[in-house]
Amino acid sequence: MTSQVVQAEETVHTPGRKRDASRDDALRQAALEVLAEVGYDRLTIDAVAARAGAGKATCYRRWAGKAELVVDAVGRMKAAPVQPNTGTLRGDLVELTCHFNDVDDTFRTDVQAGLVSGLVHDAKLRAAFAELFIAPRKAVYRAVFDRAIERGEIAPVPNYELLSDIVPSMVFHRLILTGRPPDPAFILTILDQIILPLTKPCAQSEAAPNPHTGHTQTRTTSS
Amino acid sequence: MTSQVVQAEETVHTPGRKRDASRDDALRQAALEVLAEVGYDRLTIDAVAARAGAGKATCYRRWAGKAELVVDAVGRMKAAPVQPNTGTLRGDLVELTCHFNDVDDTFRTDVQAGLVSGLVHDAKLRAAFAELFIAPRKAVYRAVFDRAIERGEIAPVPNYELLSDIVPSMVFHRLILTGRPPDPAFILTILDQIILPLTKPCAQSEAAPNPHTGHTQTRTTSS
DNA sequence: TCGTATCGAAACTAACCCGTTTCGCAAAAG
DNA sequence: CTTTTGCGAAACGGGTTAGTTTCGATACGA
Repeated sequence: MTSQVVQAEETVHTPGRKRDASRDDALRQAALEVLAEVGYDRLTIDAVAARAGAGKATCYRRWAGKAELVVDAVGRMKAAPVQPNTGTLRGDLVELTCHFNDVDDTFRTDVQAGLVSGLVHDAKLRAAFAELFIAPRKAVYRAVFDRAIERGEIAPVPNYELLSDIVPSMVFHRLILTGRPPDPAFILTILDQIILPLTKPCAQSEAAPNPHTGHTQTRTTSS
Repeated sequence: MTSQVVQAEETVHTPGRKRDASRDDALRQAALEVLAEVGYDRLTIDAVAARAGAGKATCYRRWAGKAELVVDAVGRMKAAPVQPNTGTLRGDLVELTCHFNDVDDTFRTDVQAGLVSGLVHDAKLRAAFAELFIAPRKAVYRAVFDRAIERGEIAPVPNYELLSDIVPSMVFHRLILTGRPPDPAFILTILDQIILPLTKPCAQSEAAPNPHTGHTQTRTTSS
């Protein structure tokens, strides 16, 4: 799993000019920009190389093709880590949710939207996306909920995974279907009318018998 | 707004062979099938015409291009109307939600997924999609909630629009990001752990003052 | 019967993109 | 200096697509 780009392991004699590391970054950055502007399907290597002021050969010397380049570029586009600690669950959630939904980072939003056209077809891209955007989010959400539980602010939440998927899902849905980017008002509405009410003990699922499948719903199979 | 395809208004003398109306349907159906299989971006007029057993000229005589054909085809793909009346809110919601999320209509699901790659770029397509998939859903959800309120089963729900967007958003999110199609277990989990708990009076939003924007959240600006 | 418009099929132009290759130059190592 | 590799730029061959046009056959009206 730690396998990186194939690099000559042995430090054999390496004659010739060294690779310019700045070209890697320029190409990755250009890839992200083109991705944000035209989307994955319409992204071309020519466009990326041209924007980076590089030749296509330079690009193909580093990545096998479009998919590898984009996955690498997106994979390194790490967001600034967050560990909100406002003292209240709501405060933490507001900070967290606005952060993870890129309310003030339109570039990340555009990259995300641009990736969509590729996600449907490319399982590799889907995996990279999930690992980059979904996994870290889930971990931080869990920490925030756990802290609120420790404080005694809320009762234990068995389905924090489900809860932490609500906002991203609805923001994503709105972005794709209406073109409207994430905005704080929308996010706060979801937090105050959905997420926070669900943390109150009286709203906890009463594990009602399921007349459709015949068994009781207990665990969630969220993404 | 009622303007249809440009058709000779005057019933002038029309010599020559009449257009075969069956070709329209064949092309629209073929377009939907190709759309479901390869997605909007990779859909080509050649493929559609070939599948319909028609010539490209026949297609271009009817629609100006890919966008017009797909919008028309999708726009006519009406789902069977539903008016669930099981006597309980949960029963109605289960029927409704499974129906609108195409749990047993994989073709509609595939069309929906295929459209995604085009939605990001094409506002026209986005509008058609919203009108076809979102608007009818919203209306039926409203009716179901209203009926439950009349029965006295739940207290008035001010935010049924928001509630009716939760399941589709999460199903959509999961479909795009993990490739997993809608399944009843996932939908029932959302219903029982999110939607239904939120209809209980104690879970209603207490209209908390909003420290972020400074005003109170009252209305939702959902899609 | 004659003119016209449709049909499916195929050819065609023009554009685009991918991945490779070539070219002239720059840099690093021997 | 020579060799080897990286660099930007450009060109190339092969493939795909859009949209148009042509062709022979067919259907409809006058």
